[in-house]
Amino acid sequence: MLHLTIDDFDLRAIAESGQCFRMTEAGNLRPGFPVYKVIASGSCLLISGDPDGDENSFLASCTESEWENFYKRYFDLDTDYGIYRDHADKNDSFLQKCMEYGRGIRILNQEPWEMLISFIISQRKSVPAIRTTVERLCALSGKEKILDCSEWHAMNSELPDRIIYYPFPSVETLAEYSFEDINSTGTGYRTGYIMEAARRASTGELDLHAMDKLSDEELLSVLLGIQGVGIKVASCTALFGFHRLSICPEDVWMKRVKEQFYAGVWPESYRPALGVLQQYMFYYARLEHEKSKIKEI
DNA sequence: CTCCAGGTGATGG
DNA sequence: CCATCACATGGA
Repeated sequence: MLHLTIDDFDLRAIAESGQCFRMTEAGNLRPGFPVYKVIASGSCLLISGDPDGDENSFLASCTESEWENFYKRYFDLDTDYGIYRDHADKNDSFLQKCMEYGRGIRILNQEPWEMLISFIISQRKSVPAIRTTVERLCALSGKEKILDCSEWHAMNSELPDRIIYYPFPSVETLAEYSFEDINSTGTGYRTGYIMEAARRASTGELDLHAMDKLSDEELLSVLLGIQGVGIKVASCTALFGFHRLSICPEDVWMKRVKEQFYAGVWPESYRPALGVLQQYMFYYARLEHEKSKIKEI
């Protein structure tokens, strides 16, 4: 069990801000202290707030070297989000409120390949349905891995003592699957898009690793050349898979916010930080929407 | 059973 | 260039 002190870090805000599909609650350590299961880059992590510490205290299931060598970068902890928040106008009360609500959000450093396929799947699907399909796609390989979490189980018997998980399929693995294999995971009409993307990536025609060097504009342009990838999926892949923090995915929620609060145009000064600012606004907009749904009932 | 989901591509004006 | 429509499923 690793004890950590991290500022400006909120697990719920990260998990619920629509950037990842494999970070979910696995139970509670104590009431009000949810434990999150994070599956990324072939490994699985349990992490939660520390009930015996302050708001910046966390517990994690990995070793210190795993944290230093991988998770610190994965959670983007070397980035000072205060610098991004400073782009916001002090008089922009809407955005200020969003940033207060979403304080602790980080844009995760996720793998480009996983982001591309996950967001192709995401179109016209609800978040729970996306999660189900992504998990099934991962389980296709049958190559299960196990995380021993007996230490967590000992602290609260409601928590599992071990977790079975499946890494996200590599380009090669996905390229070898049949139409029926992929289609059986619930990909629907996107099955062909996924197969074609995997085929192109496996032949090297599409080199995701090399795309790291491209400018934002060039990157979006290459992504848009993939069947089933429009501006929204391309933007999500660029922001969440290539960490392009100035790119803003415009979905129905952001369009509503942009029309309602910014007369249809983002302020020019927000531009360099728009990917981050958008994340705060998306989280807040979704949260308010969920609240209003509860009121209706 | 019905409705809708962090959209995209094809088609017709 | 803009408006409209079909699209396969799972979740609520």
